[in-house]
Amino acid sequence: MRALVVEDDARIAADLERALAAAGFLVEHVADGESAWFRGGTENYDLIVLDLNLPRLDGLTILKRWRSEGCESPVLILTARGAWTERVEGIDAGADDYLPKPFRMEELIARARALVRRAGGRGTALQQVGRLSVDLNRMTVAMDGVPVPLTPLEFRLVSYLALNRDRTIAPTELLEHLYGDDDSREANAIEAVITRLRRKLGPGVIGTRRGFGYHLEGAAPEAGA
Amino acid sequence: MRALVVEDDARIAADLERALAAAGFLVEHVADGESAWFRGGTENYDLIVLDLNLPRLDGLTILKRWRSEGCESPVLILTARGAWTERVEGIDAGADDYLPKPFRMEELIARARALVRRAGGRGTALQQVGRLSVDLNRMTVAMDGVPVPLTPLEFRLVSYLALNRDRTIAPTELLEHLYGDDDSREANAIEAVITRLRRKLGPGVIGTRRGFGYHLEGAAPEAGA
DNA sequence: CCCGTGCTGTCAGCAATCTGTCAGCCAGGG
DNA sequence: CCCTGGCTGACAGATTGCTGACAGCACGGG
Repeated sequence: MRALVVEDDARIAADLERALAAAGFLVEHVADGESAWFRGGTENYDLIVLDLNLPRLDGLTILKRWRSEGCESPVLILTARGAWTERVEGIDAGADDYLPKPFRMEELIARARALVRRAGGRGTALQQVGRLSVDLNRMTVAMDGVPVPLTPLEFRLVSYLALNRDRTIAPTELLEHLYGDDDSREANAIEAVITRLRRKLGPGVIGTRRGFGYHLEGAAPEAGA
Repeated sequence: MRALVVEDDARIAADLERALAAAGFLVEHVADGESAWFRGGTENYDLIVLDLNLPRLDGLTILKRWRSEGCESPVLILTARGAWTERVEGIDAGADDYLPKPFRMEELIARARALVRRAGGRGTALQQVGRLSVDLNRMTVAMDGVPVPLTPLEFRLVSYLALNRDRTIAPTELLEHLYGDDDSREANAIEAVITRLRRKLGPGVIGTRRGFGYHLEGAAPEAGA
């Protein structure tokens, strides 16, 4: 899961980064409105945390621009306490949730996770796909109820597949969502992780559509499998 | 265990702090309603002791706001003797227990402990996890019934793990619950305590999920063991 | 008031694990 | 039958966690 944090207060930003990272997100951070607009419009995020008070360019404006540009990432806005109107405007502008400042990190994480799941059209933290189950809160994976130990990277990969079970995911997309802008990696890195995952999960779990990408077996797109 | 004391009477506050600290809590203290609201809404506490008579902002109001913001920490309110209505209102507002003033410290401690345990979904003061048992009242720990002497910090760490046995706890979370806002410590401090604990408890008690965190062996999340 | 003791954080070196790359192999499609 | 894309085992650098040693600090005794 790739997340963008748009926040100018360095301390809050650091806290956000730490908490989201601990929750399994790959976090990127920008501090001013212009970079935010650019990044959000250019890259694909699974979640954007947006502070409304920003230097250079107002948060609401950015959000509207993103939406008009076709950016569909779920956006969680941070509003000033009691700024009622801001919330309404935020929702109008296309925010998916809001959280008044100050807030508890725990709560932000909970909402962030909920947003990501909802964006995938799925509500629960426990994702079931065929014999495979992925617990996004505990960050555990099991086959037929038997726990399978995964490394952080492997876990991020399966959970991404689980949350997007109805599509076939191109390797380039995985690259992007697992590593962010750090494009210093070959596409082959994904293949390596897939191999290791298959070894741990057994056959018949992760399918390949030659030329397109990967998907979880037992979900929709068996079409050309 | 991290506790917040909201109390304006300096003398009572000092007593509370001392007693709770002696009972193994990491105590933070605020004296007026506004700071209380802020702290409680921002930080994660395992227990909040809330006096209802407060300057600047009434205790009940604060409690209601916390609850509406999604704060789920157990709250123990201190009411004036015989203030019947206050108790009812308190429970309505989301308090978990109340104690009429004046009270004996022993009783407060007992109730505080009970609240913390209940919040973890566990009723008993004696936590059993595998060969390990943690007595939250006596603040003692035993392996196979044999007492193991622990330092205060070590005890706080194991009891936190015991009360959250069904999850894997990230080092950052431990940092937060063992030291509060005092973030002047390196993540390595946790590793040091873990090492010392393992030396005392023996192997096979505290497990590591590399990249995720720590957990007690013999509990649920073996997935990454 | 000084000293000793125990507690705890930091540091530095070590060990284990993770992960990206490479090179060769395999399989499917045309 | 060849070619391309994908798979895989081996290797090496990078990360992460572990541990022993040391030092600062608080506390209690004399």
